[in-house]
Amino acid sequence: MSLTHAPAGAVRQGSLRELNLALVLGRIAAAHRPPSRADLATATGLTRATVSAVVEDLLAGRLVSESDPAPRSGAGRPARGLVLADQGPAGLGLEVNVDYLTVCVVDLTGQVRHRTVHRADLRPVAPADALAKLVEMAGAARDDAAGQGLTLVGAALAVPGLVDDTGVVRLAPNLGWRDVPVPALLAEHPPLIEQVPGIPALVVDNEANFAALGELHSRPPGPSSFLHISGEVGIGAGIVLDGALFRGVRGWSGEIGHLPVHPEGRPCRCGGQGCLEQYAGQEAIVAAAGLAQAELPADTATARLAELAEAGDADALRALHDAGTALGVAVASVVNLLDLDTVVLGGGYAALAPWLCPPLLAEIAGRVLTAAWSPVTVRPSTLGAEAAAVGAAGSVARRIVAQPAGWLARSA
Amino acid sequence: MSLTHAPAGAVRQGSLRELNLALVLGRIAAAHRPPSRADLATATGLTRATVSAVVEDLLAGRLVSESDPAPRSGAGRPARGLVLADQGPAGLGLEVNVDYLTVCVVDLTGQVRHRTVHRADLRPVAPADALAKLVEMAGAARDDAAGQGLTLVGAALAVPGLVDDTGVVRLAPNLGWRDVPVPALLAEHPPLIEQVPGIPALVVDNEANFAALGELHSRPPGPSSFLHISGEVGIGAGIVLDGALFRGVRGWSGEIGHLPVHPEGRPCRCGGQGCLEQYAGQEAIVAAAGLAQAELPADTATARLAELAEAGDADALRALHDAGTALGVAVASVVNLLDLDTVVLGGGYAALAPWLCPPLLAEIAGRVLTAAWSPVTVRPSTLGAEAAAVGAAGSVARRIVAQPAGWLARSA
DNA sequence: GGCTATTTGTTCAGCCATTGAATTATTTGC
DNA sequence: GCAAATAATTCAATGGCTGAACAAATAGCC
Repeated sequence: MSLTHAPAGAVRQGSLRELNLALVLGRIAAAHRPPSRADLATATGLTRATVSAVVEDLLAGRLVSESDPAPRSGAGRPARGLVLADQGPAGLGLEVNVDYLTVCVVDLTGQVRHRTVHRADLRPVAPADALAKLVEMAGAARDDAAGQGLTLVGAALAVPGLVDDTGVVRLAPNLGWRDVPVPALLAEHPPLIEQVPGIPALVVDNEANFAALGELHSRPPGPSSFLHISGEVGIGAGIVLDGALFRGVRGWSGEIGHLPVHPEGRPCRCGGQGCLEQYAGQEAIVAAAGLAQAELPADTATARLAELAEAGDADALRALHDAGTALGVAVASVVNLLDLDTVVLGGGYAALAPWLCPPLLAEIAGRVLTAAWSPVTVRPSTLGAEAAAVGAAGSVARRIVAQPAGWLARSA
Repeated sequence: MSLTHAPAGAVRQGSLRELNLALVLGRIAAAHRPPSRADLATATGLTRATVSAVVEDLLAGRLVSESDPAPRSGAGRPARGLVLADQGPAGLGLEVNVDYLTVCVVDLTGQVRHRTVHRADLRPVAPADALAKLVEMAGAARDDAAGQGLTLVGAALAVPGLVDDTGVVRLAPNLGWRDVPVPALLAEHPPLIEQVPGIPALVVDNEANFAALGELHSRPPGPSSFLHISGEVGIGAGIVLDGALFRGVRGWSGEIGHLPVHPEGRPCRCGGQGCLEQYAGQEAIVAAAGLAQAELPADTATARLAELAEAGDADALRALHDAGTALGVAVASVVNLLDLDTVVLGGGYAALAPWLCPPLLAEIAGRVLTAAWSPVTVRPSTLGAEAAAVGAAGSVARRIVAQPAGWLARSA
């Protein structure tokens, strides 16, 4: 029932071409097999003549290329398949997290063309120094990408915290950051990307949001509306509705970790009581499993839990069951509210999914009003640990696909 | 950060005019004072020449008219102000609820031009008979509207229950409806509206959704993202994001009444435990206030509660405080999840807002992570009891404003 | 009271992108 | 080797926007 939203501004003569460029390129990106110009014409409703003209622009701008193995169909002149170019514009993804820095490059097709991970405890490091290290890594990534024929057109930085709409990190509790003006700090370094009209040079956002975007664009394509839960020290969620990330009025949506699951329960450091994080957060699970709150690095804690559960350790199994139940109460709220039919467990939860899912599904079945008509699917994320960085880089690449006119104007 | 969404389909030559018609008409609708053609040109970015041509089409189609008191500005040729026409297309709103039937007509400007309410206990009435009565009322409404120069171009029916995307009422528990094929039943009656390309003849949806739409389009215009809670026997919510209703994957979003606020609490008729409805539903409040579960009609129960609270009755005050607290836990979940900054209390809650708000706000302050940076506003709805019918009729009228091309093609 | 500055709204030639039909290109099947 | 079939391009026609010039109507000023 969604109304076809018109573009916000005026529709001038040239917008027509812009919109059709985006339409055709989007179809090429979404297709399962390389479509021909004729396929695109029937799919979009445009004339073959128009599609040819549009495709010519896209080819000239190196956004698409003709696939070598022409898709055979039967009699007639063979079609020339069109695919997204694996050379040309690409996105730079950056991530600062508690115990690592990541940089990666993703091309238009969504492939990861470069990745670097630097493991270190970032908590004692000053934000400016962490970002300087990240810029150093990004420089190497840019050079590597250039060698592969890729041009970086935008950067996206994922952080584990709240980011306002100017890119300032207001609060990243587990990192110890507060009011860090990331764009200003990065502006002191020489630019690594080529500015393209319509593509922001830098986007800063929550890691959970970018991880959800990564999931959205992963192959094979999944549903266009889902909830992606990142279980780390904190618990964040990315909400994808109709193929777009929902960021909320101020960009602070998805704070699922502070949904009250036991309103009179344990106090939370957020000031509330009985927040989900106190029952299904990494620290809570580790403590409930009887593991000493030893200096267990964050990234090995989940691995250790999975090991114990695999071995049948009763404490670990009970801890995971209780966490799954708490998670189920929160997820039931979300599903009742938003009527989503897919929940993706990401971050540390991905590896623990076999033990979290059964209690989680039980809660959903008992608490979701519409569960009888519309079953809810819960599955682990297909992406690895650095999903946020890949999602961030991918979001830049997708933006080129969604708005190719700016890039084409540049390269003309 | 929302990407400018391109129209879904192909952008042909004529789409350009369609889009600009919608753009200009939308500006006229959103303006505070009647804008001139020159105002529209600067606001939209179109040329004055284009705006003139577009406005000429709109005037010819009777969608706008020139306002008599020309807005004076200073030196120069006086501008001619443009306003939405109060004659021409209008929307028909219908509502079936537990104890009344309503029909109303809303014009392009959002004004209610006709309204009829028929009070009766609908629970023992067969769906087909209830709808027949509604059609009878709608016939009178159509005649009245025609006398005022209005043409009905679409109908929208609000029901207190779950509706699937074909318009079948899957479940309306308080009404006793189950799998009622409303479109098929209404198709047996002679058509009351004039079919217009692009405007659906009949839309069936949840009352909470339509009530939220009514709030969205009420004057003066409020925020474009908010949560609208309808507190009746059941508790429903309409979620408005960026000026559009969010309906969920299957259209079953907003079931806030079944958010678990005490996961191990009272059993609910939905099969779950500790649902909000068991603590803040009308029946729960009435019972907690010590009012005999006498045959108190639904629509007088809230009035009686407000009376008692006004008089300082301790039991009523405590009942409302507890309900507000439960509501606050649920709302805190929603706000943490969606980062909304406005909550509207509608339906029976509107009259009880003075007593519900304080505990509700206290819970939000304590449980919402971002409360410190972004205060959440809670206010009662400005619309009356039949908000859903008005919202339904208004949604039809808004659709004409959003897609004027269909109407213009007809009247040409 | 008449002149000028100012703003609104319209007219018109030019231009850009899409259209639709005709044309060319390239293969399969008989 | 020819007909049928499918893909892609060419080209005159068309619709709608642009930009600049022009007409209309008022306030302010001497």
